[in-house]
Amino acid sequence: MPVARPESSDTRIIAHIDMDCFYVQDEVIHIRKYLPSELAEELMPMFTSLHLIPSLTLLTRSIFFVVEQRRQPHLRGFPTAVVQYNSWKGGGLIAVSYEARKFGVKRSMRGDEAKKVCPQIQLVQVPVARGKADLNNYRNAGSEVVSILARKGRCERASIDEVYLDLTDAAETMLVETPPERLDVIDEEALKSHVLGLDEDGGDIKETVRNWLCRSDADHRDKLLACGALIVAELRIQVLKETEFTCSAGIAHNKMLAKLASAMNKPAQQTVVPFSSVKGLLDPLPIKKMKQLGGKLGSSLQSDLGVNTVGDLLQFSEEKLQERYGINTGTWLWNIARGISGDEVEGRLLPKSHGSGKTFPGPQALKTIASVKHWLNELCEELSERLLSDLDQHKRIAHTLTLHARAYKHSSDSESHRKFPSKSCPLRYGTAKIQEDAINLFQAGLREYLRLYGVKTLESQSSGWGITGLSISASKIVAIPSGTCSITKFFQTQEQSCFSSKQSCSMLIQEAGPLSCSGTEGCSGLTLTEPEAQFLNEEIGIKHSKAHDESCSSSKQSHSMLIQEAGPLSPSGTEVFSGLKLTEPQAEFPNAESRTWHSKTNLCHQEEISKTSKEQGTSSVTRFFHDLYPSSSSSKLQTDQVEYGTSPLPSTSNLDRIPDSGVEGFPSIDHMEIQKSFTAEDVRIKSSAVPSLEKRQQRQKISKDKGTSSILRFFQSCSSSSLVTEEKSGSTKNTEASPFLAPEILRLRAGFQTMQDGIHMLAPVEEATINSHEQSSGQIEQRETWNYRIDEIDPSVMEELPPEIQQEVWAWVRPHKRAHTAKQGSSIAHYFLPAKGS
DNA sequence: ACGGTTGGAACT
DNA sequence: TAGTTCCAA
Repeated sequence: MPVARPESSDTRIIAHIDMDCFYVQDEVIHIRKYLPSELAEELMPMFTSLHLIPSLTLLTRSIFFVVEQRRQPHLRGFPTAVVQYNSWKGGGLIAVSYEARKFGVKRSMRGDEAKKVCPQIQLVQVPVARGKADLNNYRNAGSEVVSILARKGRCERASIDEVYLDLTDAAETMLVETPPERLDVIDEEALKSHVLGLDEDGGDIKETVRNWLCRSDADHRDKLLACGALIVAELRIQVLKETEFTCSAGIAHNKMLAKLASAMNKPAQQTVVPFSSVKGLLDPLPIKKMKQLGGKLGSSLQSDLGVNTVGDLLQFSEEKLQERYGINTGTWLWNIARGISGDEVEGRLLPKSHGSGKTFPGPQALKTIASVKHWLNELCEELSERLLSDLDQHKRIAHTLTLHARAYKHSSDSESHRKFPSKSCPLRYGTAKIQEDAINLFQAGLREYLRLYGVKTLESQSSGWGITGLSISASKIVAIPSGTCSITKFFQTQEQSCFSSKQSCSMLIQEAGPLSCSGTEGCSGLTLTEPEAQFLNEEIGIKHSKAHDESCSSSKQSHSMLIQEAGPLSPSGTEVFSGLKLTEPQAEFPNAESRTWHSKTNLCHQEEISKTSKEQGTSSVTRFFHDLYPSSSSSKLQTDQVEYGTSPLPSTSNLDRIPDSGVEGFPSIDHMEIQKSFTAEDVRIKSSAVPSLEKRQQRQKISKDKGTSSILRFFQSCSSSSLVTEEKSGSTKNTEASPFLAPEILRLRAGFQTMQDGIHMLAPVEEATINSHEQSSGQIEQRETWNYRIDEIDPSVMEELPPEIQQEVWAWVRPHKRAHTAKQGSSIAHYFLPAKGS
């Protein structure tokens, strides 16, 4: 419950922007991608105005249909809805166009019911991938909008289709520089604003609104609101122009009021809440309409206190409310009843977590471990893909993996429903690892579930239980600190991987018990168990822990910094959010670099990535793998393996390998992780100096350019003993001269020595504290300051690396060249693609 | 025995 | 912290 700011003199200007019928609209946009551009140009306005949303499969028919519509304009306003999984009773509606709503079509109807109520309704299906709904279209569409809205002020992405803006600064600036009263023309869209409390029944509404907007004798707050309304109108037009989405907005003095207002006039309209109208708005408002009060709390207010409208709340003292609902909620209730809310606009354009889930209602409930594994693998695959995408585009790493499930258990006696415990563990990157961990989490949960229930079970066959819902999610996503470099991140990842493996291992060994199919497989990605490797890990662990703590403790700060500092760093502030703009050198740079570490990538990684690359042509990570393994093994292989319970990773536990692995621990590092780290880093570095381009232009460029990368050149020069100081295309405004590695390596070597002498290892900070191992704090401080880049490594450093690594690096120096093949879309997409070649 | 999928956050 | 619960779109 957000803490309310006590003062009621809130002069902030907050906007809430809500995209109209978002899913429906996005189908329109979706279609646009597959239309010849000229035709799209001509048809899209009609699509938009009609809310007509032909799905891909209906495309041809719909084009004809639309042409018909053009000849008979009176047919416009076609009712439409989006459904998912239409096989059963026509699928569930998740979005309904405004036209269809007039027929009484409602969300959470089945497609068949909608047809009954409104026979002519057009039903469109949500895309399905991996047997589940795929919302990526909608996420991306939402991102498009956010990138536009974020131009005018602090922006918080509140959901897939909602945004809060803090326009206080923009409005104040405008009031000083170009107050509405001095404007010759007021934007038509702004004139269509609804201003609460303004009499709209009068003659010329627009004139009334114009007068209100331009009143020179207005309250200062109203003037600011007027500015906000103008800004928002402009933004909404911009959104429409650039994305063809319409949206509705509320402009008020706080989030709560703005949110309320945005819903008052839909679609494609905006509503202003002057301070003087707040009471009139709230008092008669049903309590359940308020955000946060739509659920149990609202019900409690109704049934326990007899509060049916917000106005009814006014009679209760703050103390009374606190006594009833606790100090926080009570205060909050007291405030919101008076229109007071200090809830701040957060300045966050990116989600804090990613999840992928599916329900298996009723008869579809999963009854075997094998089927659970299958679906978990699908879910994890999607999650992993999105995590890679996040890393690639935003340099963020998730740290926690959580599994949720819903289960039923029917047996002779009553209880048919029990809570399935959610389980979480540290997240390791790599699809196979996520899948492993997820399955282990599930089995730990299942064991607990059944144990608490008191059931003896057969191995993998259900004895009365069924899984009705599975979801896997990744959270604790933190941005990679910008000061760190690729090498650091490599070790960080190792540290993370190793650490998490240990943790999950111990946990799973303890808890998974007889149900565990894969046993200690959860550790199979664990590699740096060698003494020297461990030393490296722990060295880095110090830095890592520190960085982690910092970014955790000030996550808000770092977010806003990330966003706001993007200005100086990158020419367009929206870049941070809208995806990094890659330029030619970037496009191949990460690829080349990653080859170093990837030469021994195991099959499952190849498979995993090549699969992703089919769908994500714009990701540098996936592009790289696609380049490397254009004809790698089919995805079926891994799926089958997993389904039969065979891990794609070596089944031997790394714990077992410890004694005899020697330096060989090193080569089995997770190449995936390294590769990604580097890619993200490089993208960051390079992108910071690049002027923003149209996304489509970027993609074209990316696919074209295959030059020699700077890192590659560096290593080449290494091999010929000539040291190259790398110029970062002038973009890295990194001021501190980055030291070469030699000193660090010396320390590492010293570390090996020390370790071999049997002296205690340095442990990661938190552990060190707990265990109170002896350690030199001076040493720690030194190491914390490490900062270097992969391409600044002194060649002599190579000799310090374990032989296996050296071998890999040298092998990599000979670049694999691959014939360029343009990425092809699906056949249907290809068919509709403009023939204009580029 | 279901609206489904996703995300955020408070509380313990 | 991990896990649960609630809320919302």
